[in-house]
Amino acid sequence: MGHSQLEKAQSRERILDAAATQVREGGFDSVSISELMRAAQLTHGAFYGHFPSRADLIAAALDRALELGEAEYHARPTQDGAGSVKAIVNPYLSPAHRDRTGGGCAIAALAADVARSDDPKVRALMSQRAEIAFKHMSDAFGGGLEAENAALAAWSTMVGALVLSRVFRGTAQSDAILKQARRSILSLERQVREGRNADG
Amino acid sequence: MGHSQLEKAQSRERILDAAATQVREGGFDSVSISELMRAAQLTHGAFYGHFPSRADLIAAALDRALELGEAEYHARPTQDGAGSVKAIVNPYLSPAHRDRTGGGCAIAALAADVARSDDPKVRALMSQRAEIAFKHMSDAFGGGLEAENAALAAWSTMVGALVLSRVFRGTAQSDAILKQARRSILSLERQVREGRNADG
DNA sequence: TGTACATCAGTGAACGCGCGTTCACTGATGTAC
DNA sequence: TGTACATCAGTGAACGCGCGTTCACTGATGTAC
Repeated sequence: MGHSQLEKAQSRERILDAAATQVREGGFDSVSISELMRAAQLTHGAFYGHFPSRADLIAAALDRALELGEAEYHARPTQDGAGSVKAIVNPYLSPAHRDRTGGGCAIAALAADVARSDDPKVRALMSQRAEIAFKHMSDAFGGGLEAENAALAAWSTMVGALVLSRVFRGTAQSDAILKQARRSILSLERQVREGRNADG
Repeated sequence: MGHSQLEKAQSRERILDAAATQVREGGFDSVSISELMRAAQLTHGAFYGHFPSRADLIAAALDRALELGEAEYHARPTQDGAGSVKAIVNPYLSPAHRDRTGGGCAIAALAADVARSDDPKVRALMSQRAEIAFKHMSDAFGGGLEAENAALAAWSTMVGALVLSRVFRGTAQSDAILKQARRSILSLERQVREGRNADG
């Protein structure tokens, strides 16, 4: 075994990435240090060379999962912002995303787990990332107070639809939930745009 | 200890009600048989006189939780259906409901747990109860295809908003999420009504 | 009414198991000379 | 270039603990006569 700082950092990355996937697939309670270390091609004893405790790992894994989900699903920047609500909502509320819980948005996958967590660090991590996600959506809605308001409703719809579609996974209702949620958010966008035009 | 069938049935009810609360507050994994039996004023050994296994208890507790949540939050029947979307949505998306996870809607509290469960019975239980909830909402929207579609979107918004508001619990953003979700659903109702008037 | 027996909900000790965590040790690599 | 030593990421046995589950037993109640 080498002992370069690089190799140790790479081990830590493998642990974190495995944990970020596991946590989204099965929730916080599903993470077992033995299984995790096996997934990272290490033995369980090495864990404490990388993290002080399971609770610290969970917080770090949540942060990594939120980061990965954000990069893939929360923002679709365009030059002028036109059409960008659709550009965020369509991939987010897609069967592909529904079927990729472990690689998908951590807000949808873990909001209930975080809501019931008594670790304030965990709650703060998701709150902060969610605020950034709300901001992306608010920008896609064109900015301003009504865009901020619409972003909160749109995010509620996105999270609820993804979770419900996973409950109904394998049935026609699952696709219908995604479709109607998309439609509802695009209709909300139309209203925000019309409201802005009426005002300006 | 008496051994009347009534007393045994009452014990079972105490176990189930305690489990229905615990499951909504902490998720499936949070249920410990020892703690549960203590809450039901019994010792842990008596558990297997009431349920064949922990998995069976979980399914029964989910069903009970869904039933209790439905009675309290899913339907607000009125004579003519007028205003009943508001009558469902306002209590559902209230700070009181947000702060009562253990006594609230089990769909919102447990959708993520059910989505990741590999017990087909658990998935079927929530799917069936959710369909009933969708039907209540569809009726409140006035019935018909567009009402059914709107009900799916409204339920997505309701579940997502409740879960997100619990993540932000204790902050102003938490109330704002509930408020904007309510507003969005009532706006959706307006559109469904206008669409119907345009058609008829 | 009083005694003997049957029933059975509940008790509590015990089980094997997997968990998170600790720690003495290994052995490959880097450094000193 | 070759040898001796220091470093330290990773190994794997061991720990105490709480879990779900089992089971021989208790003791209050109901029934028979």
